[in-house]
Amino acid sequence: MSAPTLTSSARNRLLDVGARATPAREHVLEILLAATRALSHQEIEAAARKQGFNFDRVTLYRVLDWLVTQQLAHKIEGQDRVWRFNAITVTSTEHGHAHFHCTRCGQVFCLEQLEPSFAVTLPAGFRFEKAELTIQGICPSCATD
Amino acid sequence: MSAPTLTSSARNRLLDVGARATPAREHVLEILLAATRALSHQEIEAAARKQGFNFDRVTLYRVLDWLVTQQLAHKIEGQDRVWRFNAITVTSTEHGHAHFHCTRCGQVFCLEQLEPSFAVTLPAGFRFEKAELTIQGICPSCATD
DNA sequence: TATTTTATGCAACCGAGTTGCACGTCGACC
DNA sequence: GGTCGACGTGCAACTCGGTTGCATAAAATA
Ligand SMILES: [Mn+2]
Ligand SMILES: [Mn+2]
Ligand SMILES: [Zn+2]
Ligand SMILES: [Zn+2]
Repeated sequence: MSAPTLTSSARNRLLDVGARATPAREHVLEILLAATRALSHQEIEAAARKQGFNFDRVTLYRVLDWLVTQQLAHKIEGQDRVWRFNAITVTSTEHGHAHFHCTRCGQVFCLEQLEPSFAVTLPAGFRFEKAELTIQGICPSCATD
Repeated sequence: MSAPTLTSSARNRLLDVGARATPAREHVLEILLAATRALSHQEIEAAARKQGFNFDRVTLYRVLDWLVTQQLAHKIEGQDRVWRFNAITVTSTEHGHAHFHCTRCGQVFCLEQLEPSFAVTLPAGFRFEKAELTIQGICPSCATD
């Protein structure tokens, strides 16, 4: 049960966690691994349909939740009340959860490379668990229009 | 049309922006001003009902939106797909939008005092607009239980 | 007062996510 | 291989936060 590497396929990642590699799980994880940004439920559904794989909405929600509990994906909440998911790779496992939300097209990008260093001193009595930093702005493809 | 100060009443703030000071607006703004944290639609509705003032859900949504456009309140999105609002005071107008979300009771606190200084270098092509920093953890009242 | 503007109430709607339950499928065990 | 239990999937109905359209009420303006 070695840690999944960047090169391991969706199927191998699933087997690595000692779980059933069902078609739904494989397809979803593949889509997430291929994506360059965090994908919403709708985007994942569309991507799956485009490659001829179709399944129920609910199944997708359950697969995504399951991937999160297995630490194969992580889930972020956007400004638009929509959850987005991206696959966790060795380089992203411990990232500082900095995300970029394009205010024009709504796409969400994970900013894995930059470790967000923020200086926050909480008022007395507050116990820190984790921080989430979201940058809003215009994404490259929207900026060139 | 002077800038509203910390001591001005809800009514005065409304008149300051040259708007109708309707009962709904007054009550909602009063509730927001009295709160020590950001309030959800439900919390505001409950607070209003408790002081004998009742109105339609939709009216509340519209009043809150209006307060935001008038820069009398600001709106934040929590991890629970719920919007929360708090009154803008002179000290909070230009705050850096740092918020604390209690993972146990769900309450959201504005961390006005601390200017969240984060060093983020966006990848090429991304245009910065604003940053939002949310700290998750346990709030004082939950921590003592 | 009459006219126009703006706020409120009500009902129906929307979209993301959830729940319950029946059915299918897989793996384990005999 | 056949039987069983565990688990994954599909379907329908539901929840919940938030919106929209439209009729009515209440201010502002004249
Ligand atoms: Mn991420
Ligand atoms: Mn705030
Ligand atoms: Zn964009
Ligand atoms: Zn708490």
